[in-house]
Order: sequence, then structure tokens, then C-alpha cells
Amino acid sequence: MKISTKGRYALVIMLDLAKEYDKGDFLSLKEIAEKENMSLKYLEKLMLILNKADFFISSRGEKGGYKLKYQPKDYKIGDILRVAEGNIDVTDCVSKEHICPNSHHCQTFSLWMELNNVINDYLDSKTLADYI
Amino acid sequence: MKISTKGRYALVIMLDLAKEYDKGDFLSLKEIAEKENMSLKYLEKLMLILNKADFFISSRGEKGGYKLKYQPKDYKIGDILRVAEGNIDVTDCVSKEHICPNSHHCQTFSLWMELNNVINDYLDSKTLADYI
DNA sequence: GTATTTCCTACCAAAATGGTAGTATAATAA
DNA sequence: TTATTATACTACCATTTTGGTAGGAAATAC
Repeated sequence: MKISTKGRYALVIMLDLAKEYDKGDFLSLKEIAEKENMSLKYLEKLMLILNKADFFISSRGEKGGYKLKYQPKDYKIGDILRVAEGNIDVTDCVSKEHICPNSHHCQTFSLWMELNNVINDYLDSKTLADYI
Repeated sequence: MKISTKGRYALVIMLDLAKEYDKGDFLSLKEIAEKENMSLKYLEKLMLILNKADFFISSRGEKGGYKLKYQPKDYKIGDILRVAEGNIDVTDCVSKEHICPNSHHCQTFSLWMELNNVINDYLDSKTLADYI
């Protein structure tokens, strides 16, 4: 049930960018890595994933970096984690059909489904703006 | 964020035993393994963990097996998962002090703490009796 | 005493995780 | 135009976790 480093780092990065949103400047990974004590190389790789999700505007070269494309309130925590972690479902059976041959008479399915909803509803009720 | 096989199997086993509770008979792992299509050897190892938690009465030999020590309503789903999985906290920082040097000025801590509470409150609000 | 079943330890292969290295490409400052 | 800086992308790699097997010892029913 752990949130992995990917998800945890993603949220920290997004919050750092959210704090810069009003200024409008680009924030470089180097700055984030130093401030947050993270590996720059690992951040680069994580950013590749996040950047595919239309989260940022990016610019290379000096004074380059990233900034949020939309307002902090437009980023649901759930969306960020789903992108960073790939998916955050508690079991495969709640999202993928036919993954379990037992699913039609499984007594635990409803529990996982409900738990998954509880988690996702909570995470989708919060945005970056709530944690700035 | 996945519940591992340990946790999923544990719940299935506990529900099978819960269904037998009124009868009072022992249910063997062999029977459970066959019914649920699980590896007997893996179940034995999992049972070692669960048995440490005062969940069962067990008996060796023919007609032996396991039965629940208490009524199904006395087993919270959260307790079962915590025993099976070791712990189900979404991050280490929510339960272990000083695991993160940043914790005192971390902007994501409250999110993980709240998420952890949402999950544990839900799982502790349900018992085996709800899924028989 | 034999079959059965729990109890316990030691292994093991595959996958996931967290991280590094190197290179190409784009933007800026000089 | 050239040097510098920062993103974009691919390929590796070591460690840990996960899911599972093997083999015995001890207890119980018949």
C-alpha cells in the first residue's frame, strides 16, 4: 500500500512549481533537486513521465526549466499520482476486466472496489492549491 | 498502492474460515487451497504470519486445520491487512518518527497523514461479518 | 504405526524500485 | 558564432520485494 518515491517526489515538485505560478518564471530541476535534496538525474526521468501529461510548459537552456501550464487549483492530487505512479488502484481487479478468473463470484471484490473509491475520491477532492 | 497477494489471500482465507464459524469444524489449508486455487505451500507460509496474531485455533493431523478463535464481527479488515502486509501505511513518515529529515517543514506530510487516516478508518469500519 | 496436517527454515527466480551514465537537442548570453 | 545551460531521451544496473518451492519436524486421528 505504499506510495512510491515517484509519487512522493512528483507531488513535491508540483508544489514547488505551484508556489512559483504567480511569478511566471521557469524553475529548473537543478534548483528543485538542490532545494529538496533529490537526485537530479532521477528527477529528469520522473519529469519525462509527468511532462507527457500536459502539466507543464518547459524551456531548455539558460533561464529555462518548467512552469505549470494551468493554475494550481486545476491539478487534482489524484491526477498527479495516477500519472506518476502509472496507476494507484489497490488491486488489478478493480480496473481491469477478466484479470481474475474468480471475479464473478469473489467475496472480496466489493471491498477492494469500495476501498479504491474511498482513496480516489479523497485524492480527487484535493488540489495543489490546498497544499501551497 | 497495491495490496499484495499476502493481503488479498489473507482476506479470502479469513472469509472461508468465517463461513465455517457456526459449524465449529476445523478447515484445512488443503481444502482452502483447492477451493480457492492457491498454492498450499504459499498458504502455509502466510498462515504462519496470521497465526502469530491470535486469530485462530489450530489442530494438526487428520481432521485438523484452522478455525476462527472469535466471532467474524470481531475481526476488523484493517487488523487482518495490517498483520498480513506487515503495515499498510501509505508512507513511512506517517508512522515512523525521524524517518525523513524534512518532516518538520514538509508540505506533503499532512496529505499523506490524512490519506492514511481515510484508508485506515474505512478498513477498520468493516469486519469479516460484512463480507460473509 | 501410518497417514495427515500444522509448524518452521531455507532457498530461489522474476519483477519492481531507485538510481546512474551518456548523448542529443534547444535556448540563452557573450 | 560559440560556450554554457537545461531539457529530452535511452540504456544500464544494483538492491529489495514479491510470490513461490522444497524439505523436514512435530502433533493428532484412526
